Amino acid sequence: MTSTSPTLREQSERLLHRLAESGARLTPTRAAVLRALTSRSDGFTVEELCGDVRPVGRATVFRTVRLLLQKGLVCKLAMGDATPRYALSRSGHHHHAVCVRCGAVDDFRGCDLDDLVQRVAAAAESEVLGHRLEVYVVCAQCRRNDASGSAPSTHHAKHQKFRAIE
Amino acid sequence: MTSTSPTLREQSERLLHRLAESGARLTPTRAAVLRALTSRSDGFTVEELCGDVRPVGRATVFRTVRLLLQKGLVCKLAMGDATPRYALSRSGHHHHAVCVRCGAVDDFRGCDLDDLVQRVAAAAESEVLGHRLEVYVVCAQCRRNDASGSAPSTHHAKHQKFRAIE
DNA sequence: AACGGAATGATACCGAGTCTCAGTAACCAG
DNA sequence: CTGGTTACTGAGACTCGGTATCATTCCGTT
Ligand SMILES: [Mn+2]
Ligand SMILES: [Mn+2]
Ligand SMILES: [Zn+2]
Ligand SMILES: [Zn+2]
Repeated sequence: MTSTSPTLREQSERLLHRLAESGARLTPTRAAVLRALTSRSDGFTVEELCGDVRPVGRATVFRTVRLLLQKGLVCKLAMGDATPRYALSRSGHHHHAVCVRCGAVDDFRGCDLDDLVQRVAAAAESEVLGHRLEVYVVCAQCRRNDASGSAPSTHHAKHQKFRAIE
Repeated sequence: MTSTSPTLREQSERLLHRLAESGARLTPTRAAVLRALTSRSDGFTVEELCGDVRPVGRATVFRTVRLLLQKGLVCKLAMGDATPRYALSRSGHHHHAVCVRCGAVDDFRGCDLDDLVQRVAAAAESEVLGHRLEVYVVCAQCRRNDASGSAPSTHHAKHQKFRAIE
């Protein structure tokens, strides 16, 4: 009912605490980055984040994102050739569907992928260390925009914002 | 039986022709790059290629690889954070298992992945444009090297050449 | 309050990849 | 073979995402 969604604030608080628990210091700068982060939960580049937390130095934003990545609190999306994007990490092993128009990220899991991966590895007598699956899509929202033929509002993207597909 | 393996020469010839057919000009430089390419079929960075074809300019090597990529003659491997690697493309849709020790690339295909991908997309009402799956492994060869011990440098600290896994 | 290590930010730097532009060389008429 | 059109080449400047340096600040503990 209030202006800003309380869940966002809560979410960044939680992340902040998880950082603190893991030995990192609890600074205003990090709080700011985390707040910006959570309000952009749909996927973002570091450069975009920099814009959101303006007085904070670029290097620091990069460092913070790296830290969050190491702690497993954000996911990195390879995005083919385009600049990498990041998204808040739901916990556990999962994969991503990324909209190449607007950058929205959708997590998914619970796939038979591990079986497949193991079969492949067995065939080659190699040991699996990990795998990565990314699905490139046009999201429901962007499809609707396409269909209605009108100019997208806050939803940028004329056509194909990210060159995620080779 | 001559000195150089005939298959490699044949292979680069074939690629050269496929380029010509698609309207590209047939130049000594490209022939050189393709020869280097085929003798490195296990995966390579552009920089490595540059070393192999030394008098050829760096920009040209990049351009050539880009061209081959567009024509679908080579595959690009994202490799997480490490610099992207390329490999000769077997035709058709497939995925890659990459050894994080030596960079060897193993193609595979014929997976139920498309079903999975479609299911995911349907759930989100989005349209699938494509997907990418990469499996990171220690290949059979590298495992043997590990096992045969006599590790001169004593580290079981598994020395990972590529930071492909986050 | 004081200390020590961690965090910050300005800036220099790095490395992959692209662009520019002038010169060169395939290819295709004629 | 010859000449013209156009693609290709290469040196080098440039872009841009990301990191290293280092002096300064400041968190957290004692
Ligand atoms: Mn995620
Ligand atoms: Mn391939
Ligand atoms: Zn979208
Ligand atoms: Zn290997």
